[in-house]
Amino acid sequence: MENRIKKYKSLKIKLTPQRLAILNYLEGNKMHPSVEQIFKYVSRRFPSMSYATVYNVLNTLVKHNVVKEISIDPDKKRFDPYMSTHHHLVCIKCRKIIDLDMDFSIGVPEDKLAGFTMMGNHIEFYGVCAQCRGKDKD
Amino acid sequence: MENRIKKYKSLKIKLTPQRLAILNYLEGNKMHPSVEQIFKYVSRRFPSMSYATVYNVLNTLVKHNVVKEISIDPDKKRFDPYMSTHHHLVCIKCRKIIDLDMDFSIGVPEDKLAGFTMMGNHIEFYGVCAQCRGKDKD
DNA sequence: TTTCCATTTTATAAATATTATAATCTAATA
DNA sequence: TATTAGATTATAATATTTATAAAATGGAAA
Repeated sequence: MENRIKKYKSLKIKLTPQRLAILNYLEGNKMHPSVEQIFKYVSRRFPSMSYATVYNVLNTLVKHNVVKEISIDPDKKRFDPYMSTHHHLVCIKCRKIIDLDMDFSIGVPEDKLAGFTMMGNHIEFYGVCAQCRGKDKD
Repeated sequence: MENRIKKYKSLKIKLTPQRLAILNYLEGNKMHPSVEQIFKYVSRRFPSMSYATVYNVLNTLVKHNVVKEISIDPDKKRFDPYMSTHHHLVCIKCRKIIDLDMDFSIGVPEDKLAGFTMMGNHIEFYGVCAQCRGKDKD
């Protein structure tokens, strides 16, 4: 069996061609693509692909902890196949999202938590990326 | 002139009744309300209020730094009138957003930034709120 | 005060994003 | 091979947001 398929055998879901194509597109993808981007790419190989399938597959993958849905873009959902703990640098000019591969353990004093059980954190750092900085020197 | 109005005089925008009603609803509001919630509340007093007006007013207020748009809810935009630096505790059960009034200065090593100019950060802490914890003891 | 006009509100349509439904198809297995 | 559970598809429906243009109005200026 192909490596590309074997890799996902541990998932307890049917490995349909559509799902494999989406998994393949997401594998190692650092673009935090939207549903539209995923649809446009994958439908080149699968002209019959519908948006519903992309939504279905993504929801399934989120449920099985293969990708994360991220809520940084206020206009649409974006997806991230990189499941290790990491954070994001968000450019306020071009809206690009860059992975920051670090793990911060941030202590919050009990009295600030008001009974909230802390399970993790995600930091959105905002600023200007190198490319945008280069463009508009003033 | 009423206090409620005088307070916003420094804003260089027309203080229409609709805008004052929205400002008034948002003042001190810790609910991080959605457009729908704002519309439903304010249209009780202003039955002629339209969604377009709520969107217009909110966009104006964001532009004038009176409220912040927050992208935590993946389904819709939410608005926060609390403009001081703070972070959020997000309940993964009920999706409630609780303010965390702290200021973390988080150092990121130069080599991880790749030319990104850091301007600030926002931390989303996720976990389970006191109420939800109380409900489903297992 | 009254007039005037830029701005705002409103109704409405349109665009975009997402979910729901049901028919069809596919693949595993009995 | 027949059965069937699950997946895909076309399509409709819903939800969110933006765009447009006409009507209304706040507030400066006469």
